Amino acid sequence: PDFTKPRPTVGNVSGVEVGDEFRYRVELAILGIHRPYQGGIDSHHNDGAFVAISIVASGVYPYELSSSGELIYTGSGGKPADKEGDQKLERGNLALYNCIATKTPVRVIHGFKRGKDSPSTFTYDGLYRVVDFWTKGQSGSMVFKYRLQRIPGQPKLPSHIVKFLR
Amino acid sequence: PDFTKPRPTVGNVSGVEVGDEFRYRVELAILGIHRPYQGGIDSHHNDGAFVAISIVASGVYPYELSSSGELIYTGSGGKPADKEGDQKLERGNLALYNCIATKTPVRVIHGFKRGKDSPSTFTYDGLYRVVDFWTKGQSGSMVFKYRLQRIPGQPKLPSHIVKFLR
DNA sequence: TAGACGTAGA
DNA sequence: TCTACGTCTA
Repeated sequence: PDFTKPRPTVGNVSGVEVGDEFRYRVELAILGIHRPYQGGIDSHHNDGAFVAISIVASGVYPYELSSSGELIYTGSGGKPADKEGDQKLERGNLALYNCIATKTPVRVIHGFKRGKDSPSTFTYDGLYRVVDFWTKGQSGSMVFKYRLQRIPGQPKLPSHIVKFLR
Repeated sequence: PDFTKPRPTVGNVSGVEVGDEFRYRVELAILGIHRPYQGGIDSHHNDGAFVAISIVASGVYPYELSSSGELIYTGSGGKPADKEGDQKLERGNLALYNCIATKTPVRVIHGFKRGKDSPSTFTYDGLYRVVDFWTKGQSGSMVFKYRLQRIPGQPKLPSHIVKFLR
């Protein structure tokens, strides 16, 4: 296999199962689970459409995950904490938006710490569908919000992981 | 050996020889050759003195290397190209300065590209002594300059590497 | 060429 | 808490 440059993949990555845990972002990149080294949204042109294929939620931006499998994810850019301007519907944000109309499944990875001084790890949470999109905040600090719904029929995440999700 | 957290080492690192080449900065960090993932100056408190133990010269900041083994290295911070303020004599800059009085040997690593589209690699150049220090530029864009002299008796760097140094 | 939910050490 | 001569893809 070519580990030097993984192909952008829609859907599950061969050999990677729900609950698989990794220590570094670069591992996700090497395996093609999520290629950006820092970015939260991986995207590519798939069949003529520019879509997102995976996202990482590690708490840098606020997000919400409910036990029903609903995930509210915040768009990229604009640095909400710093209020450095509005987010723009481009790059990853646009790609994730385009997943709604194209019904493209998105891999979701959670980054979290098991304990206060533990290092971050990244856990594969499975495939989600982007079902809704809206903006939040006033002009000058506007961010995008995406509602994702976990696709049914996948293994559940271990409860000890859900417990630690921020 | 403990690969998880290399001890700060003054002088040569066991098993690493002049001319050894590496692909990624993280390799230098793992082996304890140069621990910072991005920073150009590695420092630590050695025997009561805060000193530098290694530097990376990869061309982000200007530097000069002469065939006589003299290296002019630019301090860190202030982002000279952007002129974002004066460099400060703190952190790595201070540590490198303290090497003059303490005569602490400093490991030098060169980062360069073999070809235009080749990836950067990092080559261990051996031990240098910091022999001089001055400032350059007007207030508001002032940077530090360090003159280092290669310690005699070490293997020469391959000429094909010297050729590519920027 | 610029952006990005990284990493580790001071 | 902040910095840092990284590293990749779009």
